[in-house]
Amino acid sequence: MSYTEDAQTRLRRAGLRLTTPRIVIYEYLLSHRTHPTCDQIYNGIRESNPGISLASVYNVTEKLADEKLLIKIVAPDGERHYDSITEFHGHFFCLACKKIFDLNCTPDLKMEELKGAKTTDILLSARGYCPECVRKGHAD
Amino acid sequence: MSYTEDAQTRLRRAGLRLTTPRIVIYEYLLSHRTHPTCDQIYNGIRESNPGISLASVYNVTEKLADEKLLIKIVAPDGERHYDSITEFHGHFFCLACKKIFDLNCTPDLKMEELKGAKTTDILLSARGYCPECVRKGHAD
DNA sequence: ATGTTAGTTTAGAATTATTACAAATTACCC
DNA sequence: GGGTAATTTGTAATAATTCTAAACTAACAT
Repeated sequence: MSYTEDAQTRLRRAGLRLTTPRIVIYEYLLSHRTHPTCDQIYNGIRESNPGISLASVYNVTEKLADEKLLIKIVAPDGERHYDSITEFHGHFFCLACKKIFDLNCTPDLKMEELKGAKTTDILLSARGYCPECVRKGHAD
Repeated sequence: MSYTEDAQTRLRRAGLRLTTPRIVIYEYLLSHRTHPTCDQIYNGIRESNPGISLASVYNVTEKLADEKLLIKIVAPDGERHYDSITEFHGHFFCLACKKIFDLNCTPDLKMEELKGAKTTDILLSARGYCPECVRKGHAD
């Protein structure tokens, strides 16, 4: 019977101090699987927590990513997004509706040329038009 | 007997006007497989072509990428790099020496969840420590 | 409970990368 | 060679992220 831990439990287990910005931002990311940017997180928590600064969103997300509680994903256009699902998966970025979709794929790097390298993380991003946007004729 | 076309031929074939910035920048990218950023290209051509502006490097690389003469690759830290090899391949970014290595892999997106989507391009980036840096003890 | 302290947050300034703009220039077609 | 639309240039503007120093606070020890 598995039980999804809440933000506070996860933070505590990672040995992090429980501060309001960390709890609020992490809870936001755990409950919104939209892969938001720092700015989007900031705007998403603003009404309920006007005291949390944008700088803290940057600080907290970076810290949580360092501690592997989040992953940072970089879109093909360079925007940085955060995701609370830390197991490897790819992402599909729709050029029309701008939504980001998870891809349940496993990467095969074929690193024969780089024998002996030590890989820390992998980013797999595809870009294009999602099925709904294709249907609506938004693909070109 | 295949013969690698020069920058001018490729530009002409793509229907682009032959301008000095385009020729110089494209030649630079064809002969330097270091995956440079716009700023690195600008500094690389500066001595020989002091008249070419940084704005032109941005304009030209974007235009050539639109015309599929180059690909734009986004590093896991968000930096934008350009590569004159346009066939799909992945990249490995060494965290220690900052070099970028090509990976001859093919992606397998497993897009069952996104049946009907139209994919325009794929970015596969791994991060870690290259064999030489591992050997030198730069990995952590 | 209270004090101490190191870690964290805040607001704003600074930095950096990229884009926008308008004037000057230039490649290409005739 | 001349006309014209595309391109380049230099600079200004924008946007995203990082830096900084002062204020605050969670966690621990008392």
